[in-house]
Amino acid sequence: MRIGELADAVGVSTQAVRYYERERLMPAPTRGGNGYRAYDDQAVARIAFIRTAQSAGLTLVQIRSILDLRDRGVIPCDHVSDLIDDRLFEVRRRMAELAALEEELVQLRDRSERLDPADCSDGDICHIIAVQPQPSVLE
Amino acid sequence: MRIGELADAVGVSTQAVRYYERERLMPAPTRGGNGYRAYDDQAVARIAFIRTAQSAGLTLVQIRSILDLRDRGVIPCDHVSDLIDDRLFEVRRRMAELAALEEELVQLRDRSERLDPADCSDGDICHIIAVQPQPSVLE
DNA sequence: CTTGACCTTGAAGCGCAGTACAAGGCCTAG
DNA sequence: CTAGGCCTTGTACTGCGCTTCAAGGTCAAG
Repeated sequence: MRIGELADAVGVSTQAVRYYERERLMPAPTRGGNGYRAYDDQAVARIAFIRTAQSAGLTLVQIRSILDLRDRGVIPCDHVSDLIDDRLFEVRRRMAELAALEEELVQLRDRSERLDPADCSDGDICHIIAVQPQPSVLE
Repeated sequence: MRIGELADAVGVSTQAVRYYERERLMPAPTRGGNGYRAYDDQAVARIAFIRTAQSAGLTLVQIRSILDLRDRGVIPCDHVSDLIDDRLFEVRRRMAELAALEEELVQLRDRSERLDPADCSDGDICHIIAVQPQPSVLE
């Protein structure tokens, strides 16, 4: 299987496949006489795994750490569990941040409905967005 | 006021101030005889505004659009309202995405508790992360 | 024999909001 | 006179996951 066929089979670009190789998520493939990369079904499964892991929000670095274990013959399940837990923690932290931001935005919107633009002075720039005592450090 | 004093007053770095100038969020300041930038209290208010707007999740491009209106003598309140609405929409969309991702991760974690690592075959890479029929396109 | 679809490599660019570094000028205190 | 703490400019780098471009080689069909 050539790189284009592999890419089509998994639904990624050929550049992405080469990128995964550069980043050592994919092993250097065997080459045909013409220098073309040659892949087997394992490569399809491996890229499918990468994409699924990505859809769970894992980074390529984390995914590589899973693949590295597997390649060294270690069953990566425990490590994967840890990564999932980490990611879950991050996602929940992020959701809490966004919830706080949402509340702030709702308040700003309410404020914008209450305030009259005619009262908006030059020094304020815009009175809807008033300087907070403690600016929240989000995102 | 020199750039360092301005930066200290608002709690940003001098590089950030110069960056805002380059990005046209801050006007080119007057210069002292030595070439040093000289700022007044308006500059403090302006940077404070930028930071507050940032804490509401607005991008610098959006913030610049607000400042541009104000600088042209237009009261930017209506535009600010629109930006806040846009941002609120984006935040809510993102929260929904993250909620879906959280559910996916919880399922993966449950799965990892149910499955025995000993059953994890080489072809799978890891049986916790199984290829989905329709990989969700998140983040 | 040419066209076009595939493949190769390497380097650069994207978005975003800065940070970091280098090489130098200015100013004050000791 | 020198040390240090400011300031100036310009350039490059950060993270992340690619995409885009350039310049060329390979191969099958017509």
